[in-house]
Amino acid sequence: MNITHHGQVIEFGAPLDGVRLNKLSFSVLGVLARQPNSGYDVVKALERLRPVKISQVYPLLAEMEAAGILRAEEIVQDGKPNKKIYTLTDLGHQVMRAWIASETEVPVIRDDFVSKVFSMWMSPAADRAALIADRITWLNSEIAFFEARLQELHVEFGTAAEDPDQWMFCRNMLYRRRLVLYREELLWCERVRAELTRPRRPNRRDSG
Amino acid sequence: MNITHHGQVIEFGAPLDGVRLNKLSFSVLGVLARQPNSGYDVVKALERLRPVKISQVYPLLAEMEAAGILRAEEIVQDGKPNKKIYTLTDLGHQVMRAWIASETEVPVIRDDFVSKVFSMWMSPAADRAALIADRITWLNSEIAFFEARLQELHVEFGTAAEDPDQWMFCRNMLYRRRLVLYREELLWCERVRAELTRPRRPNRRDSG
DNA sequence: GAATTCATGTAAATGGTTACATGATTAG
DNA sequence: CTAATCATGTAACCATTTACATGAATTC
Repeated sequence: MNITHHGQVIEFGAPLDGVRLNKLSFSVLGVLARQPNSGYDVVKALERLRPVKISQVYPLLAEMEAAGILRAEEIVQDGKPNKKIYTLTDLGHQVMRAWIASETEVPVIRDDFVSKVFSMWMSPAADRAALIADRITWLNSEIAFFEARLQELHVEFGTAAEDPDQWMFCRNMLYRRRLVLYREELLWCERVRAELTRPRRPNRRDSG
Repeated sequence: MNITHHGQVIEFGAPLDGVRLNKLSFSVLGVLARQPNSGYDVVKALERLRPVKISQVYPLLAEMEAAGILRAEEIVQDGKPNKKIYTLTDLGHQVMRAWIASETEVPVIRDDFVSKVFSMWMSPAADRAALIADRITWLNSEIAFFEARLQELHVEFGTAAEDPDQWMFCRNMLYRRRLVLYREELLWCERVRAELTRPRRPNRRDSG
């Protein structure tokens, strides 16, 4: 009768019992809501949004199909393995809308870089500089990637990317979000770099 | 002879065999490098940087002590349970410096809010607005929190927070990082909100 | 009186990655 | 000739959370 989701219970009129939907489920359903797809292609679509290993997705899809959230259709191919195309059912759409309306948990961000910055005072100055320099390189490559994707989006979809009722709008907003956040972190990195190299009274670690 | 860390191997001269240090280990060591502490207090110190449950930390500390990375001292207390204070050994310091100098993995950010924005085109306009409004509220509270912490840091440590050889500098930089990123996301939210409410040609979903 | 704090730990369950198995096609 | 792509899946392992156990002192 309901779907439990991390303690909170999402209620439905439809008959489905004790299906446990984890956070990943909703990302997978979010991809399939845009366009019916195979498990393999769902993982590719999630590459930048929510990286996941294919081995985790297959059992999830099977469970959601059994629960009536997804419908599967087997496509026979030659030269390639057959594939299963999954589509959201009406219940699947209900589940998604209920999830979006539910309380959003605070994000938990585990960034190795941030953990290293936390402890970089212990390292020699050269290692600190390298840590920041590598991040700057990575940020620049990410910015270039998402700038290109944003361009493609506008070329491919035009004004549809400005309509909140279409998924292109969401992609548009999330690309922009990445870009503004990455650019801001880049500025922060430059500032840290400046503070690291600012002349100070010499001490034990500043030998080079 | 070495420590394996997610495939890559960090080499040492010291004799320690096959100790598996996961990413969490380095966050824990990072806290203990600043000041010797109990497991309980380490978890509190990591609350905002890298949230972790205490039950995961106790076995980790025991392993690292057995490996010679940490040294433990039992403190007898009355009225309260006894506690163990852990301190980094020389090897522990070596391990940390080697980790900071090693390749940094790209961050994996799993943010429920971002996943919801990805699929909000499926939801009614009111739910979309609420999603963004709640994020704005949360961001404002985070900004207030870190502004206060940054103030405290400067009052408590003064110019030490500008010296890259001291841990206060790292805390200073990471507070600033949070603030600039949160403020930028706030601006992004305001922009999304504007785009969501911008008048458009009416269609099936725009009934209220 | 109930919940929270202090403080350590174990056991069970869930989330996520790595390794294995299969097999044709294509790109380097 | 090796690796990657397409495509699905299972089994084993590691990472993380939740639940349980203990118990005094303090706060609501």
